[in-house]
Amino acid sequence: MAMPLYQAKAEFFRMLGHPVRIRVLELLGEGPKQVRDLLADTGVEASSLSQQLAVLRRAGIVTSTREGTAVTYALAGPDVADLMLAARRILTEMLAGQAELLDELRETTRETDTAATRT
Amino acid sequence: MAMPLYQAKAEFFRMLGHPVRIRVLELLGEGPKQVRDLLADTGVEASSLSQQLAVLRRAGIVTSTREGTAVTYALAGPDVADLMLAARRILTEMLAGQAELLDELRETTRETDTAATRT
DNA sequence: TGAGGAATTGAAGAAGTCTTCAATCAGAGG
DNA sequence: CCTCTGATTGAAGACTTCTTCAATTCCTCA
Repeated sequence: MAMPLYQAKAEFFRMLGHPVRIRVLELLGEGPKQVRDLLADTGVEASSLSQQLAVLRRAGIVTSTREGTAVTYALAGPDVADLMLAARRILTEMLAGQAELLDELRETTRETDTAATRT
Repeated sequence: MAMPLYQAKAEFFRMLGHPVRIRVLELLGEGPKQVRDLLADTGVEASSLSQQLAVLRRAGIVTSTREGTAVTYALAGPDVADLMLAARRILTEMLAGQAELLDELRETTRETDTAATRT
């Protein structure tokens, strides 16, 4: 097993690095959902969604249960919901921070417009 | 600009999804570091490290300043350090959770060893 | 000015990930 | 049993990302 922690982390983040997977995790944050609902809410093609759900399942971050012909997905644990919250908070902060940075940049570049192509 | 938030998030996580980048961010969490130090601490090849640093720079999550012949990198803001802390905490929790799951699984599978190839 | 070290860049091939299509599985109901 | 619907799987091709090598930039010091 002996895998360095930073590699586990990298894999974990890579696992999160897809729009559909993020959306699904956020939707599941509201509570368990059937595949039909995820399909409707995300608007992606069925097989494409299934592929991404499989990725999440393999990562052990969601669970699926079948009830008759319908399959319900849920977050595997409370940690995952925490993670999604943390991610949202941090991302929003960071994007806000970047917006400010952009503003600053735009102001300061006026004087150096001609001189600096390198930033 | 109008990019959906979940896509921004996905890109952000994808940006984090590489062992060397994670390591660098964690090292920079301790404070600014020169490239020479990052090279020594990570043990990767110079040009490979540079490539990953470039990714982090493009994402605006680290900054670089040149002092003579040496280049120093630092986290672009306190949010990033927060993120790394959150990530460590969550990841450790999740891995712990998975270890427990694994234990449970091992116990419960004893009875069903022969029957179940599917998990 | 030129030799030399530190860091970055560019580009090519290998390796991995996404999307899509057809095929398959699992249950419900005629 | 057959077929229909919901969901999943497998596989091929397009597309990204990684690694590595050579080339380049930027600075220092003689």
